[in-house]
Amino acid sequence: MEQSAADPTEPNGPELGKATGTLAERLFHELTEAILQGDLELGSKISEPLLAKKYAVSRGPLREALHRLQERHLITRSANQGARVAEATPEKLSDLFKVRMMLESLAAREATMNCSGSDLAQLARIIENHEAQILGTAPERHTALGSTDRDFHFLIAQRSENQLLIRLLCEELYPLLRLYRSRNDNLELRKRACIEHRRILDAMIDRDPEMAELMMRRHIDHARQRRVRAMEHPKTSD
Amino acid sequence: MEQSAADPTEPNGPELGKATGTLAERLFHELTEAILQGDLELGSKISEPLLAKKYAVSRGPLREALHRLQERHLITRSANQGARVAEATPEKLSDLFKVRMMLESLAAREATMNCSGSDLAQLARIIENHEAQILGTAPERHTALGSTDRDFHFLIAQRSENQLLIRLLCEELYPLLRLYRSRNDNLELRKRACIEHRRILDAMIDRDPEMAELMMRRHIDHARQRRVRAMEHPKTSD
DNA sequence: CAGCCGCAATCTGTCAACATCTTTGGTCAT
DNA sequence: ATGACCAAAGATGTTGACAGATTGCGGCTG
Repeated sequence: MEQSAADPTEPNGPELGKATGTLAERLFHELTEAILQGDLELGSKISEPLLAKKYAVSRGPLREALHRLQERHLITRSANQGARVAEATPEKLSDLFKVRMMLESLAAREATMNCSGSDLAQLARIIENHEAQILGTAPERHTALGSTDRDFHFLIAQRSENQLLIRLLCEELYPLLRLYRSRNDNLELRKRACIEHRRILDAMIDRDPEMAELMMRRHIDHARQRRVRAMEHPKTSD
Repeated sequence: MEQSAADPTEPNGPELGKATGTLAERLFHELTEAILQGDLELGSKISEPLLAKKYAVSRGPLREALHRLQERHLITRSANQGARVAEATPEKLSDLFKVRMMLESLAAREATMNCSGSDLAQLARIIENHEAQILGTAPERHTALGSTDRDFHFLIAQRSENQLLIRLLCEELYPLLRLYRSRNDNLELRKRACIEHRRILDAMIDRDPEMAELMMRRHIDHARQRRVRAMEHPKTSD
């Protein structure tokens, strides 16, 4: 059962015959992916004629897609001056994590009472997968880098059963986060994340919404501090 | 008719008519206003040719504006099936207030350390204005209906100094709230709101961020319960 | 040689026309 | 009379061309 939601995360269909939908819609998703993937340099100017040629479409649907990207804060537009790809700054990253902390706290609290037994079991599986991945014993093909971490938060957001919250998190904040993809491969920090995930899940298993909210809040606050510090003091540790 | 909450590019600049900018931009704001004002019936289908004629523009800019409205959750679009104005349900209202509660809690906490003395004084003035308005002794011209209540939350959001948070609250959530304009004229409840506003401000004056956050959280949670109940059991109490 | 002005190339914003899809209404067959 | 099928009408999606604005370059002037 694949994710039927309007999730722009298309791993990579062999030939995703997704020729369905409108051109503007497809462009919107492709451009989103292009920006988040880094194919479009952050802060660079966007030339409509160039992009239109690149994607072999006319400027009409392209402009419609750009207007949607504007509302998603992935590009900025000035009248008669064109569009620019959003930029990534430590301040924006900190702002993003603070907002995310509040929204995911809510999601954790709501999900605590909504999760079924099998949901909790799947969350446990995700954590175990993550742990195994850290130890290098995971089936490597199934673990797209950092995807397990994403799966955990993604599933909790879904189980909040708050449509607005789901859209804000899964369609706006999570994509924005990808602008700041980090060298988060530090083993120690990933272990820490697993421990914190486990604490969140324990609270959910106890059906303790307030504890789940608090644990999620602390978890993301820790992540914020680490990520912002890492961005301000880039360690070329690789 | 000044809506200072529309464009982030002009934080507090004097009103320079929306006649500037592109047609698509102007259409976006006019359609937003039309939906929130109730000029476009909720849930009704949107005909592009009709709207284009009504606003005396071609379908190009209109479609660009519609794509932005889609991202703001003010309309829904299906491929080849057109656009419909968003609908208002008690569930959506509850979801909206829960998200708002979390975000404004954050804003209150951040603003507590950012507010200057004059900011706090202005918040106090807003509350006093609100109180006077309830007692019917306010200068009536300055008090657009319910604007004082909005001013309070608006100023706190601004002082969070979190650009993402400001955009989410002032440009997305607050407009969405207007879809559910209520007969909130009940005197008792408005007094209650003033008391809760005062408590929030007191916490901010004490420079106690966590208390301010908690008070804001409770304030909005109370409002949610009242508003959802009012929507489910429409009392024609006026 | 530096700075300003103006022109041209290019881009953004807008429009009207074309193509494709959905819907609706009518006709025909059962 | 009812249901399916077909055709016409309208709406949405897309395109290419036109108009206004911005930018960059080159020449002129102090």
